[in-house]
Amino acid sequence: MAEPKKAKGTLTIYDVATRAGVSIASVSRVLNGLGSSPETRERVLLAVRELSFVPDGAARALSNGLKEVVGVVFRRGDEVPFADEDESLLFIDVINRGIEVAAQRRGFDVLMSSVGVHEENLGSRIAAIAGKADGMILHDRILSAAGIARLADSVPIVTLAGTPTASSLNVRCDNASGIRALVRHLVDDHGYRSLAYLSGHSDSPDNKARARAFETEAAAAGADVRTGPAWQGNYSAEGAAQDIMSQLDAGRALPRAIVCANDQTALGAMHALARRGVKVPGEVAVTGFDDVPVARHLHPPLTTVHQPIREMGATAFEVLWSRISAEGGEPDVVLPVRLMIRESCGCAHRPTATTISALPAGEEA
Amino acid sequence: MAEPKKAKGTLTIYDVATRAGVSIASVSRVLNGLGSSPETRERVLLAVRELSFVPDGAARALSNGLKEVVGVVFRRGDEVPFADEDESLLFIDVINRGIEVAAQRRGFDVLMSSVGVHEENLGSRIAAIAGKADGMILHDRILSAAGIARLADSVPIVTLAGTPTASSLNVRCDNASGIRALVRHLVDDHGYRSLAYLSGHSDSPDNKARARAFETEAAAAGADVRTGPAWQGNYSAEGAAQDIMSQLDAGRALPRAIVCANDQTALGAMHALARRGVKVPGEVAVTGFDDVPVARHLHPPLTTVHQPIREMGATAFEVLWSRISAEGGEPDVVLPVRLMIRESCGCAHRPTATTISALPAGEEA
DNA sequence: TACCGTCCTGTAAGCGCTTACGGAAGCGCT
DNA sequence: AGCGCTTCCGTAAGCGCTTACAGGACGGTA
Repeated sequence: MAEPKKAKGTLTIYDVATRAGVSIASVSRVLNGLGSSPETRERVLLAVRELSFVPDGAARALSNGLKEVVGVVFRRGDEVPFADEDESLLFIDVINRGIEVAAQRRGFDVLMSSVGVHEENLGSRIAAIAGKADGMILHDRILSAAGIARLADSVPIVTLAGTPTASSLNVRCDNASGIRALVRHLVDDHGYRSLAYLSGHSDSPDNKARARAFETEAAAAGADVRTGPAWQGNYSAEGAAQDIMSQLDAGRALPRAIVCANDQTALGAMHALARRGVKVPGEVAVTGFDDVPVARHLHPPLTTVHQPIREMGATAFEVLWSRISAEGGEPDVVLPVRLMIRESCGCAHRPTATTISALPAGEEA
Repeated sequence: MAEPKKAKGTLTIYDVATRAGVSIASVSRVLNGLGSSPETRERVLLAVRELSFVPDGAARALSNGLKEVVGVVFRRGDEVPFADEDESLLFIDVINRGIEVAAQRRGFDVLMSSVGVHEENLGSRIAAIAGKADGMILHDRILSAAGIARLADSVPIVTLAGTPTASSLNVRCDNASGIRALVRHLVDDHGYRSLAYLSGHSDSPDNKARARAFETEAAAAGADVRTGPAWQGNYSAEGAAQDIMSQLDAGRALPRAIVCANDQTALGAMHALARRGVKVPGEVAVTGFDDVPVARHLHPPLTTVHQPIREMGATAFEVLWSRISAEGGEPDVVLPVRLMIRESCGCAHRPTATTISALPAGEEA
């Protein structure tokens, strides 16, 4: 009767050592590619293969102080359970994939965790993840500055599209340049005199930066700027559509051009305008921000600002990694954006891209 | 001069114990909600808060044999670097989100890892993940049966849309019922006499099951079935479009209805047909499988088989969890599907859904 | 032959936690 | 007062690895 090694017994390095007739230290050395004679090496590898041994990550991590895991936290779209899912997955997921690919290159794996908008015990959820990781990447609007500060003395933190703090790093794109180029194009090239910024979440740093740049630049260009609560959106197509609808219903005149906080917003705005028979860009021009893949397939194709989404994720990881491995890490990486002139601004069919800023990007994906 | 506790020193349970004036055992007990006097409890929690202590996951895992991490491996679309990304993200990501939500309910986190199509050292990559997790969920076409068997004696495994093995569990949807209902609808309700199945990857168990069910049911219904290499697709819109194009170019007559392996394929087929001026469903009916969100927005809206995508993910986790925590776990969970009759089959505008099978689903998301 | 340097190996300590075990303290009872 | 019971606590072992350290084998040199 072949007796099972140790019943439910998990295979350990001791089993491998016994089978190979060497000490556990030798097994460990072989597994980690440190010095060992070819002879020993062979015997260990054979034993590992025969037993199909997989070293325990927790024990490794405990022993050498590196889990090779990075936690990523992002917001789950609780608000919209099923609708629109096609699009809403996009932006965050592309970033996440960028993170993942970069992490793999360093032998790290990624602990993905989404949180609901009003999660009951956000703090402990995130702390639990932090305990399982060597560092964290936090998407937009996950934790307050205070929350970040608290977490930061447990693990290194990189925020995405946030603001760097004394204890955390940040990666974002060059919102100001993008908006400036856009406004200049609308005012200088097209001669539009009245503009509005249809905003995103008011607590989003990206949105704030875009709004500020918009106001500054539009004022500098001498354009008439429409503002007020009517232009408060929330990054969603839904919200934007409702905004536009209610303004139209109220009989208010629209500006000549609407600069939307992101592509989703632009999409919603264009839908609403189309539904009401307002011609885009003939009567009202509309622009986006992000350049998600669908942007170019809209009718008319959306003029927008291209963000290197995948690279943002990859860069976030690289920055975090350099902090983890060497206490280094650029505190505030700004990635360049590109104005994508298509047709929703009023331009004729003319596929082109203009590079606006070229600050040093952390790494290319 | 305020001396820093221990320089780079990570905070441990000892620091908390010292600060609270209790033993580490008491700290541990409080942290895990075991018996302790209110007095002790308060002091410990206070110390934890003051130090913003986060227990080390690796040490916990090592000590109590549970990492509370599940690994998920899926295929990255290397083939299509940027195109089409909007859609291709969809299916897998929805499943993953289902997994994640279910995992959170049990205090687990998810280690997400994508692999390239021809990854150099797939085995070791996956082994590394296995070492960091309590169990693994593998998407379609990740590992061979042998690979699964080898991995399975390290950690419990659940495959998605695969086949259960002696050592692994599986979650899939009821392909056969879905295809049967579809074929019956096309033949019985519409009276189509010639059908073809535009297949997916030939090594996908889902595809094989669908193909088999299609042939069986179509034969049983006495329909004329077109087969051959011309009908070999690969789940992508691209592939499907090319298939159709080349058949048309070769002057071959199309069947009255094309049953596509998935919605993507149907989408590609419909595009190609439209491009060639073939009317859908007037001349050729087209159906899909999956019911991704865009399906209902196609022109004409796509008749397809609805899979509970999110639930598949959630169920996969639940099955895995019951294996991890109790050696239980249903070996082959089959989730019910629903025929979604829309218009691409030839039906008039008539929004309706028919439940086909109602096998026990693991859990609702 | 004696000695030193190099290379490989095994022994054992320790990573930060959980938990079995036994002791101490408090209670109610005889 | 003495007993047993319960409740809480601290001590220490151990989870599966990595790695500092020291010992052994070997080869080359004086």
